[in-house]
Amino acid sequence: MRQKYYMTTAIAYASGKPHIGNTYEAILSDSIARWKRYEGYDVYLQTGTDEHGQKIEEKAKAAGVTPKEYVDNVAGDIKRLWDLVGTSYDRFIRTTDEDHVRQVQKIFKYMYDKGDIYKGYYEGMYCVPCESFFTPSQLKDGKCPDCGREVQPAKEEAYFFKMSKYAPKLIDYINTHPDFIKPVSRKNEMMNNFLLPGLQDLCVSRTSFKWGIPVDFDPKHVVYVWLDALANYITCIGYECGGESSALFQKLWPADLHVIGKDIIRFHTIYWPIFLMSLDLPLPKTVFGHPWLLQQGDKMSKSKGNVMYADDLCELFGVDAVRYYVLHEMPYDNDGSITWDNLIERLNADLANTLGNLVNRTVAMSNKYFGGAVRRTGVEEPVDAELKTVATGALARVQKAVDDLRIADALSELMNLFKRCNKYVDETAPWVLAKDPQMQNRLSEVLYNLVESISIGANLLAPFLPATAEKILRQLNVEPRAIETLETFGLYPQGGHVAEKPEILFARLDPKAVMEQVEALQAKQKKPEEPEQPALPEIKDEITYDTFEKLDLRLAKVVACEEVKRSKKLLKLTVSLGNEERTVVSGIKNWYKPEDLVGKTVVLVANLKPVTLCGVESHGMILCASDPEDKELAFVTPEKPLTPGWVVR
RNA sequence: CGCGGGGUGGAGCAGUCGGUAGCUCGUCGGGCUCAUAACCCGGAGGCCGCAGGUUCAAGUCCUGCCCCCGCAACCA
Repeated sequence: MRQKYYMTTAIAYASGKPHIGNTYEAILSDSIARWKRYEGYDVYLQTGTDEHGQKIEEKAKAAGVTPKEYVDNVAGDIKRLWDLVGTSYDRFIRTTDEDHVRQVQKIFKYMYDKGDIYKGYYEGMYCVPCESFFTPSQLKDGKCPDCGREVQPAKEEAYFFKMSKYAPKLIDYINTHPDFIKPVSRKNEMMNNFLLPGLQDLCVSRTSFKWGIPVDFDPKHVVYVWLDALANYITCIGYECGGESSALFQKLWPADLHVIGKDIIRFHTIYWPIFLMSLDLPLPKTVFGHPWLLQQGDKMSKSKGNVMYADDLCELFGVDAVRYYVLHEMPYDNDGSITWDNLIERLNADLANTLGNLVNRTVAMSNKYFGGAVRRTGVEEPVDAELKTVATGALARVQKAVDDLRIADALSELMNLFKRCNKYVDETAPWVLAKDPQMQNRLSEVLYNLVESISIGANLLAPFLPATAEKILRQLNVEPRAIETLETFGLYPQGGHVAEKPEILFARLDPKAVMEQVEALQAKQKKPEEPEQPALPEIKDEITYDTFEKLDLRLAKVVACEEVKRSKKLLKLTVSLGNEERTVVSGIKNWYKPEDLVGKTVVLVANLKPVTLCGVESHGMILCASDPEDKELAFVTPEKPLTPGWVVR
């Protein structure tokens, strides 16, 4: 029986259309899955969408639809993109799927009954109209960061998970299973930052919003989204909490590989294993936190109209080109980057020039010299040996790279093989052989070696660029080969015929022409987003003069100013109010240098309760005006020199 | 001294156990003509962030410092 291999992507959060960086994970996982299948594993690839949570509830409300309608739409988008790039998943789960919901409720109950989840109180500042809790640090001006209204200290009933109970066991597991967290650098991060300092119990229920899985025995609570989301890895394959799980589950669990983004490693290497321990289930073998694909220079943002989406990219370049780029440009533990220039350059250099042209010239020569017939004659030369070594050694090198989850290296290995083929063409100069009737057999052997090498390369390429591999094999007119035959040189059928006419695999891209298309695309993308941009905040609720009168605004002269060390935004100002001096901290480092401020007269909120920011006590607040995005900011100063201390009203 | 990542030819990156600093693109020159102006070969271009230290030997190990990027914390 074939050995099983269960792997998953993280499920995508269904709050909006995923950009190419998100789609990368699906492509990466798919490539690994296809490779493992090729190696002979019985692979099950799981992906899907995470559809609950406050953010989605809010987005749906803003869009004027129900949360379910909202996520149906987005999940459709995500699935479409995953399908487009060729993700060969076995199940696309949605956390709103009925079987998932039911199991999550059972799991919650099970943990509760076991005593791992207990009811407690979540303490914080509560905003009644918003029905939201905030920690003191989340507050804005001591008020609700959402609506700006007063908050009050409050306790909310909530369920907590006893993380600490399992922490020692987890630490031990991580230490004894070096493959559990990859890359290892992440392991240290988890240990040093979270596990060793001591785990806090985790709040695993919410009452502040409704869009989630209700706790069935206490329905005003919904299950914390992460407990909900993580459980998908077992619910999707038929885990039955407290009962008989499906045969599929028994076969597949524990997972062999979770492919996730580096930002959610904490959830997958701390909370998830602990939840599993609570359920008495074995832990996954490997959690791979892959880096991010970033767009350089400019951050991707909708308002700039420069977000790259998989569907646009595929339309411009083709699915395999996109797959190639993201797989190849992603280093193992550093973030990769994607830019239009790099994209075009990479595709031209590797796919069009090295690979496409190689296939093209080989097929063309076979036709030109032998009417397409490929025959091995045994007329060998020393120069053949190296080509054969590279071709037959490729499997082992690619295999090693994939085992190490270094997919970029695997592709580089394949490119090296194709480059070696191009070099071989040069070394053997078939067009010279063609002129010499004595050399016909040698020429035939040379072309055979090329066809065979390319054929080996194409088989190895298939998991990464399935459509391209298929096209190559079709041009060479051979069936895909079993993986174990790839270390044997000379299995291309004797006397086979290649296609009559070479087909262009990847056309060379003209940077100028592509950029024109890109600009058209960006213009299209930008348009509907336009109204979002200026959006001044609405005028706040009406207040009475009494309220206004409570403010004590004073003119203050800056007498000294310095940066607050260790802070990014803060300046520490010493201001004079005429009869007193005080220290005020202000978050304006981005706009002013300390020396610019000394001598200026500004407006100070003089009776604001002091707070400590980055270790410095601030007695008041300086009035500034800024645009909605805080790009520009300026002080409010008196129109002619006035005496510090005077009242502003 | 909050946590972490990083500074290597013009650009993007690799560099494991310390042992001649490599790859892709670009650039310059040459070769070739089967092929998608492609392919092959060669050259130029590096105080490997700075300063110390260990060593026969340091991009690599140790110490200090500078700069950049995430996250965290604060824009009272």
